[in-house]
Amino acid sequence: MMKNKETLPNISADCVIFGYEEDELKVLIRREFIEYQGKILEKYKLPGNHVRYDETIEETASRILAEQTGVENIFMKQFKVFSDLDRLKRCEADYLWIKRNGLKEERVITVGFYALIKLSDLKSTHLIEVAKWVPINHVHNLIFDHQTIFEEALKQLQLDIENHPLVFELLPKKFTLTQLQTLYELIQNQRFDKRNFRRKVILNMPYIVALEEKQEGVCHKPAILYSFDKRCYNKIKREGLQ
Amino acid sequence: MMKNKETLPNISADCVIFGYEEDELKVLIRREFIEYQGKILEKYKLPGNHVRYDETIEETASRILAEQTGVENIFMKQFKVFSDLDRLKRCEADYLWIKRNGLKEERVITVGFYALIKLSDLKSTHLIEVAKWVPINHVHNLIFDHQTIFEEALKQLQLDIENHPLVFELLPKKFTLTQLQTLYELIQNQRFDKRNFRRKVILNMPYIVALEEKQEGVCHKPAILYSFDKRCYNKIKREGLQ
DNA sequence: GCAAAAGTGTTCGGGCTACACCCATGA
DNA sequence: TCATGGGTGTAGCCCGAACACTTTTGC
Repeated sequence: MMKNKETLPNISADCVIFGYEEDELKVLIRREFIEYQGKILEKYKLPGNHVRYDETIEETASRILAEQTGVENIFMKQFKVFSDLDRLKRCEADYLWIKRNGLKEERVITVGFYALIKLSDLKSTHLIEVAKWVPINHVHNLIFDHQTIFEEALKQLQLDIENHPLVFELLPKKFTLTQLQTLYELIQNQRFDKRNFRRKVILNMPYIVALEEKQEGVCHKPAILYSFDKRCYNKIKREGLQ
Repeated sequence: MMKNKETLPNISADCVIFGYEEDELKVLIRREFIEYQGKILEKYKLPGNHVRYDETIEETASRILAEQTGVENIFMKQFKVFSDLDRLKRCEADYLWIKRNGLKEERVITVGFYALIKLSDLKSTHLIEVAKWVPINHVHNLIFDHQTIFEEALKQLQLDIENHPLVFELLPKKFTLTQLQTLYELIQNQRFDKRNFRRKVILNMPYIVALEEKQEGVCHKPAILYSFDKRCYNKIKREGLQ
């Protein structure tokens, strides 16, 4: 949160980082201890930072993502600018806290990004202690306007998922069709018929290719593993199906 | 373009204003004369301005729209932030010109908005002399990164039009189904079958209501006029069709 | 052998596409 | 009366929705 001569005074980026794990869609939030009226409040915020003079806003977001997760080249997309005059002052405790922590400018306009990460790739050693993956239904009362930013990010993800191959940014490299279906169901918040879902995958998504490999160590019929063929996807996107 | 103490130093808004007129989709651009190497160049830019300390970025955009068109409450949407380090320096002539005209900060990050206006409502007296409505196919070589901003705006409009009743922001209050179809065709850059188009309107868009009124003064069978019932649209959006 | 999830076909109805002619008006 | 765009119906196909049982594994 600290600013210095190297950052633009009025602009920041905030990241809503989504991950998929244990059949849940989760978001990364950071704990902060806020002193207010003699008490210590535990609050959570989205990872964010100010924009440096020598970087684009996308580079700011990449930097935040790398700092938080230890992973580079994470998928991300800017989705909205938040510029309410009172966005840092909605709650007095939050405002006093940030002011004590080096806020020099009253006006900070922030660019919201959402990012998608394969939690399977994440080495837990990289996870910073104060950061926490929380199921999307359990994200409440974030600091400043971060609750709004989070909700808008989720809305945008729900829209974008329809037309872009975003699920593969969240799934491990090898996944089962049930994992794929569950992820769609979580994001779109609705259930699908298993047989219809699989038919659609086979007919319309030939870029989801079956591997010669199966699940191991499960106490039921092991599922075939699939992977996403990006080259094939791009070809179909350019030339259409058939 | 001038900045002063009342504006944030590094943030601006730029507006891509679309209008529909004479069966063409047009954009408002402003002429600027740029002196470079002893010559006067005629260049065009998108209307834009810096953000004031006492306004949100949306209010900045509204202010730009009102200044340019004389109309308030125009539909608009922010669609992307442009923050390339060299966005003002892509062309030397542009950069020297803006520097002479009071650029104090090298870094200006801009928020792109697109706006939709009913040209039928526009009193021509309000149109500023240097502003010009140009068919989208004739927009070329805008100043700075404005060509990119324009192209991204058009892409976003093409996406948004599928799920939102945006065409009615461009059409006059009373319109014919042919006008409606032509506008869709222009924006999506494809042709539709007249009978199928009309059937779809009648079945799926009951919020497009026929008036008791017809075209006048045309030398062919006069078309029935329709209008958009926003109340009905909202109801259907909430409760679904039927 | 039992619990648990994987995997697999068919039927039906609604929606999309393709397509050609008559009508009302102004000049 | 002619030129111009307005307005209308049908048939075939494809796609999405609904629905239940057998298979394979670990324990």
